[in-house]
Amino acid sequence: MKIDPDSTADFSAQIAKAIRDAIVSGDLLVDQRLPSEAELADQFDVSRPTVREALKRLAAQSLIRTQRGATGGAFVNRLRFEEAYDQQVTTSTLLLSMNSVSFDVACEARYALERACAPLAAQRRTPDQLATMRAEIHRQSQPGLTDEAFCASDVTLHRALVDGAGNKVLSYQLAGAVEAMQPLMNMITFTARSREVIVALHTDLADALEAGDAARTDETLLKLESYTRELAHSVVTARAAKAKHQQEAKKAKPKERKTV
Amino acid sequence: MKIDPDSTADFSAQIAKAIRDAIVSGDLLVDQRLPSEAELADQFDVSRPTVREALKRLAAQSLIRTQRGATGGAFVNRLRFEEAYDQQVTTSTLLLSMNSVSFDVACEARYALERACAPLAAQRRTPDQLATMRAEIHRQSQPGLTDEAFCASDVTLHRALVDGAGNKVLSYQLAGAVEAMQPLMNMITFTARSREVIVALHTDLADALEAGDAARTDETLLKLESYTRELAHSVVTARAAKAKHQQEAKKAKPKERKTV
DNA sequence: AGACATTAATATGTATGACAAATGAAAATT
DNA sequence: AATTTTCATTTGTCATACATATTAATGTCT
Repeated sequence: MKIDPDSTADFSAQIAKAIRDAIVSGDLLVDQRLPSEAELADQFDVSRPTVREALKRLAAQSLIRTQRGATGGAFVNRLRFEEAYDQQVTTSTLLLSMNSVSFDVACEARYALERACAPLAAQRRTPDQLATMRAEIHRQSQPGLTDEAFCASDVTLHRALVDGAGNKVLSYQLAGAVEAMQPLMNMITFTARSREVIVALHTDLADALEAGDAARTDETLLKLESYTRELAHSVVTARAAKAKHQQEAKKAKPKERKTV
Repeated sequence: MKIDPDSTADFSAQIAKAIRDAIVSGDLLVDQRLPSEAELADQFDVSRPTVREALKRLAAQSLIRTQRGATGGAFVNRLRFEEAYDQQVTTSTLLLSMNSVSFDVACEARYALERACAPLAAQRRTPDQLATMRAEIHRQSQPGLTDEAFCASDVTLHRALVDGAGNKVLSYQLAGAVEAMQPLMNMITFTARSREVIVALHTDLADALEAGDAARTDETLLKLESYTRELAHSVVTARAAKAKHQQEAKKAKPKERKTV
C-alpha cells in the first residue's frame, strides 16, 4: 500500500480512500481488524496523526469503529440501517436547504415515493403500523397542538405508511425524503380548517390501508399531495402580499425606520 | 462553545457534532468561514490535532471544504447533488452487501421506486434522455458485451429513466437504489436468450416513454421486474443444484481436496 | 508612475515525541 | 483455584516544530 505524494489530495484523504475501497470491494470484511495506527503509518509511510485523520474520516461515515486497549484497534463496521438513516436525513435536509429546492419539487418527490409504497403497504401493513397511524391521527385532531408538533406527527404517520410496505430498503431510501421535508413543512401555518381537512384525508388513508385497498390509498395520497401544495402556495402568496403591503407602507412614509 | 470532558465520546466527535449542528440549524451559513484551527482549539480548549480530526470528520461528509494559505481556512460547503449521489451510492451498496439483503427485497424496492418515476418521466422526458436510452439499448444488443458491461449499461438506462422525471430530489433519492443494485445484478449470468428478452422490454419501455404513455411504461416496468426476479431465481437454484452436485461428488471421493 | 520581484504574514498540511487512559492477557500472590 | 497485580498494547490527547500554499504588503527597477 502506497500513496502518491504528488497528488493534490491530502494524504489523509488518499489513505481514507484506499481503505474505503478495500472495504467496498470486500477486501476487508465486516468486523475485521485493521492494522494499528502505528502499523498503518509505517505501511503508508506517513505520521500517525495523518493516519488518524484518515481513520476519523472513515468513522464519520460509519465505515469503521475504534476500540481502545490491548486488543483494540479499528474494525470494519457493519453498517446498520439505523445509522444509515441518520446520515440520509441530515444529508437530504442540507441538500434541500442549501440548494433552494422549491417546495413543489420536494413535495412532488415525496409523494411520488410514498405512492410507490402504497400498494405494498395496502397488502402488508401490520396491525401495529395501522395503530400508529390511528394514534397520530388522533393526536393531530387535538386543538392545543403547535404547528411543529403537528408536522412531527405528520412525519411519524407517513413513516408508518412507508414502513408498512415491509421492505427495509424502501424504508431506508424514503426516510430522507420524508423527514427532510419537515423543515419545509414547518414553514406552513396550519389553520383549524386546514388541519381538519388533513385529518380527514389521513383518516381516509388509514381506512384504505385497513381495507387493503391499494387504489383508494393511492387516490388519497394524490389528494393529500395536491392539498399540501395548495396550502403551501397560499402561504407563499399570503407572505408575498404582506411583504408588498409593507413595502408600500414604507414608501408612503419613508421616514419610519424598522421597528422590529 | 464547550465540550463535555466526561462524555464517553471522543473530543473530536463532540466538536464535529457541535459544528455539524450549527450548520444544520443554519447558525453557520454556506460559504461562511469557520475560525482557524488554532482559534477553534482555543475555543474548545483542546489541541490543534484534535480540532483537525473533527474537521476531517466534517470534510468526509462534504459539510466543509478547506483551503490553504493566508485567506484560507475551513468553509461551510454547499452540498451539491453530485457529491451527495456518491455518498448515497457507497452507503447503499454497503448496506445491501453487509446486511444480507435478499435480491428480491432489493429488486422490489428498486422497481417500486422506478415506477414512482414512470408517470412523471412519460410526461417530461427530454429527447436527450430518450436518446440515451436508445443508445444503451443498442449497446445491449451487441453480442461481444461482457456481463459487467451489460449491467453497467442497464444502470445507465435506468438512470436516464429516473432523470426523465425531471425532479432532482427524486433523481438523488433513487441514485442509490438503482446503482446499489449493480453488484447484485452482476452476479447474474446473462444468456443470449435472456439478453434478448431484456432488450425487447427496454425497447418497449423507450417506446412507451416516447409516446408519453404512463400506463404502458408502468406495465413494462412490472414485466421487467418479474423477469429480473425470475432470472435471479433461476441463477440461485442453478447454483444450489451445482453446489449439491459438488457436495455429493465430494462425499463419494472424500480423498480429493480442493483444487481451486 | 507602473510593473515586477521580494518579503512577510497567515493558514493548513505533516512530522515527531510524549504522556494519559483503557483494556485484556499474563504473571504473581493468596 | 481464585484473585490480584503487573505489564504490554493500542487508542486518545497534547505540545511543538517545520513545510507549504496563498495572499497582501513592501520594495525595487524601469
